[in-house]
Amino acid sequence: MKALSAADLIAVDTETTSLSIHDAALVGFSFAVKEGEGWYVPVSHRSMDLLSAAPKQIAKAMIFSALQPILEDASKPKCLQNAKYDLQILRNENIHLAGICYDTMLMAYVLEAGQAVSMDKLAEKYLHHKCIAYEEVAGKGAKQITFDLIDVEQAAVYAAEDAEVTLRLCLAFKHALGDQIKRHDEIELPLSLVLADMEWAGAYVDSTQLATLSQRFGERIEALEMKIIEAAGEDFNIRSPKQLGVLLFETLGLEGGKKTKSGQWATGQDVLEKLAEEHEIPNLILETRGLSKLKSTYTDALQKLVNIKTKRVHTSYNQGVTTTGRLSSTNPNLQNIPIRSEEGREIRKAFVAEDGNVLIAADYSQIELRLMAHFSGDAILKQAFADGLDIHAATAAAVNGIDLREVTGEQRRQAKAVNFGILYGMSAFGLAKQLGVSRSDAKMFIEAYFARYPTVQTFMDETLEKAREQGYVETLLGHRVYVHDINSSNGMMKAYAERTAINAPLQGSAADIIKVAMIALQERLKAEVPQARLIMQVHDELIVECADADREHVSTLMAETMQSAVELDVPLIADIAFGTSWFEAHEL
DNA sequence: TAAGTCACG
DNA sequence: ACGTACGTGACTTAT
Repeated sequence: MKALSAADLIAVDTETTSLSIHDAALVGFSFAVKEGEGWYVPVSHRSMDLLSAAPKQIAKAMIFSALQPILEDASKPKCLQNAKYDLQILRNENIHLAGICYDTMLMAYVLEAGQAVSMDKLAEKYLHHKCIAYEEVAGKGAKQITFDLIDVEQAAVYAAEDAEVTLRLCLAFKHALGDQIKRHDEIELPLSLVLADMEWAGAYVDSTQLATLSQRFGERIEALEMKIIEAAGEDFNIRSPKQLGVLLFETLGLEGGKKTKSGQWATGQDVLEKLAEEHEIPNLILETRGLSKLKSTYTDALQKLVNIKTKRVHTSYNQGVTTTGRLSSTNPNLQNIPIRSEEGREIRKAFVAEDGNVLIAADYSQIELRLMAHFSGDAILKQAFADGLDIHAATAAAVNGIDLREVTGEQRRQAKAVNFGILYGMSAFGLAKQLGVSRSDAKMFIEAYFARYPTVQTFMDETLEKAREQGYVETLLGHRVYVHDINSSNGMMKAYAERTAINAPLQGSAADIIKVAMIALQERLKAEVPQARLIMQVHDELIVECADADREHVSTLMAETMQSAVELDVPLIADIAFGTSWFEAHEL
């Protein structure tokens, strides 16, 4: 206690029984305040042998009364690896961790997005230190034991090392980051606290609805499978791409087969769609695959992830994996819940607000194209956004040299594909494939586009030039995306790096903007509508659950914070919708 | 654990 | 001749 009180920076780590926050029990704390030393405080270790007593530990109440004042003291600076996790573990214990100043995972991410950010990887790379592997103390696979069953002596060495390594990493990164520490301090770390609240709150899910859908999908899959086997004339595993390829291209002898890298027959969607003219099986397979996907990945899996205590699904947002600065979501992935197909969209009906509440969804309108207008400074593009035009129709009008009112549906569709292509650093090949036109036609579209938007071309050229010089490109708020292969002698790799260099500043700046908006929104919600809860983020969309009565207030708050997150040369617009379910809270 | 497939922005 | 639009995560099969 004396050492902790006197320290000017405390590395903190917790040991628990589960990675899933609401199921995890605290097992022990570890601390480090200077290099080469670490402590472990066992809290709730048990004995492997049910009959023998638990190992000797200080009473939990005594530990808490000593540690809580320090952990909750905002003036005592702390560093952690992935603070978002420990924060929630401690919240479970009614300890409200304060004074979080550094998160080594986020520091590593700011330093170089895309590098592995696990503590052991960072220790190897930056400290040349090999950490004790979790498996070494807990075992692995089916025989793995929970941390509370690990022998205290052994646990102490493992846990104390974690805190000590965190401290050393923190010092190393502080030095390495220089000015870049700002992104950690002002964006990533504050955001991680918002994400912790979102994960903690979870999304309420109607399991009954999911069960009904599962059953419905299951029946249809069974019927389809029987039909397929009958049409094939022999039994085979419909879910095996390998067996399916052999059946289609060898047994049935269908034409137009392609092989994958590994020499297996390709049976992807595009292949099967082409094959549909030749035989009835491909379409049946596509339908089965679609339904199986919905059932196994969504309706079945989501039910299993509903927490028994909270009746909600608590995703985990990963803040350290993407190169562009986006978040990702796991267990479950709430960022890829179906919407494009009608039957898939049904799944969103299971994401509901609790009684007396409503879901409000706000999504940025065309944020990446707006960023393109901003970065390129293109006058026509900027004017189109300033006038609040339908941007795809406006592009169609400009490229075809016609009036906005004369644009046909087909022209708009093509212009939309070109607009997306622009964001992805398109090639004629990619656009042709997307539009189903010849490569030369695609090339003409692209040329027509750049003839009307020469500054977009200039912006792209300058971006590539910068990438070649610095080896990285940058987003609006300074997130760096390294493009190592930009000067590669391998044409393919170089082309890929070039597309990344074009896309990353746009995708990444959009990610910057929504991060700033989330931090601002959370602050205002806390102050003005404390019961309202931000519960999901899907790259350009935020979802809040609030009381019916607060609907108007929260909607306004969301629009205001999202639209004013940064100032661009074009208006930043968020569209708002609400409903009892996520399905309803979407403008259709 | 890798490959194939497919869900999202 | 090859392989080709950016970024993710989950599930299934096969090894």
